[in-house]
Amino acid sequence: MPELPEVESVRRGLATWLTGSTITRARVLDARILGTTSARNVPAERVVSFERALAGVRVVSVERRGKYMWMPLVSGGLAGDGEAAEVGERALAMHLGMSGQARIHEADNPLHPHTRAVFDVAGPAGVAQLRFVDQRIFGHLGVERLVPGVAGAAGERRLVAESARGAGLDPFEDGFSVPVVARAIARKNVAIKSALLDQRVVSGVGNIYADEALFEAGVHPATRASRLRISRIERVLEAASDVMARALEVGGTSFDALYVNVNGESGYFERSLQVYGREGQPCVRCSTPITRVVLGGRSTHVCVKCQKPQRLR
DNA sequence: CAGCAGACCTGTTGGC
DNA sequence: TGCCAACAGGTCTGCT
Repeated sequence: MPELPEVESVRRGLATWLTGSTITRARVLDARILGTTSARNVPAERVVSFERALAGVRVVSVERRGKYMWMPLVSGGLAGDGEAAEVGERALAMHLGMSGQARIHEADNPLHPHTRAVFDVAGPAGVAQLRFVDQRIFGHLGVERLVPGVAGAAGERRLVAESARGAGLDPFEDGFSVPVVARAIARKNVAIKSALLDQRVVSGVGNIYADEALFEAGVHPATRASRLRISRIERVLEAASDVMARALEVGGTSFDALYVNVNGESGYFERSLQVYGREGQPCVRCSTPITRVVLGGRSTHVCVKCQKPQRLR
């Protein structure tokens, strides 16, 4: 569900509430949230060690690369810190998947039935509760080591949570280079849309913003990346960056209550979408009805007049 | 290694 | 009203 603008909206909210705060207690209500979509069997010891690892730690910051978030941790100064050697080497990792929400509540608020984990936090602003709510459980939580991520354009590597190790830089990061990424995409023998969705190449772009970027750049989603001119791919990347920046300004895209920020508020970018979810409606440029096709197993929205198969290399 | 299909979940919506 | 199929913003694994 959430793509870069939505995750960044959540990250900002979490940063406001959690930076410098101490997690006084962590509780896992559904162990599957600690697994992955393909490794659902989470042993009870993992739940115990997750909860134990977080009790009493302090949140240093809230970081993000693409759709991956993580919070570097330090020992919160509780007694008996025999694990001082690990201070600063671990983070609470959080991925929202398709339906994950991070919500800040007062502790006595009723729990939503899809709440999978609850964190009591205490900070300068008082006490509150961070709740991870996830209807479909495609999201993920974990205490992970911090490791060097992929190298940016200048070769520098930021420390990232282990699950984000393979994610490429996102378009909002320092060091993201449109020409470098465009050349990487040009080497791929897949539909340009599939390349945009490959988080190893550029992270943060999901199904909505891929369709929007390709419309804005006038490129048909099924065009093989390897056959497009580099300048065309660069234009697609710039469009992706632009559309995601505009979406972030209005809090992201919400179709329903499944995407909300930490305060439960929806974003307003849905009204600005030009093709996504507009099957059968007139193209904003030429009035041709928008068509929906399936590409790489994902719904894909295209104006066949504005997005002709491209002039090729 | 690259590319693709399928699996992982729960809920909503639309057609008959 | 009921039932069933299709669909949903993502990622991981295992197979060619």
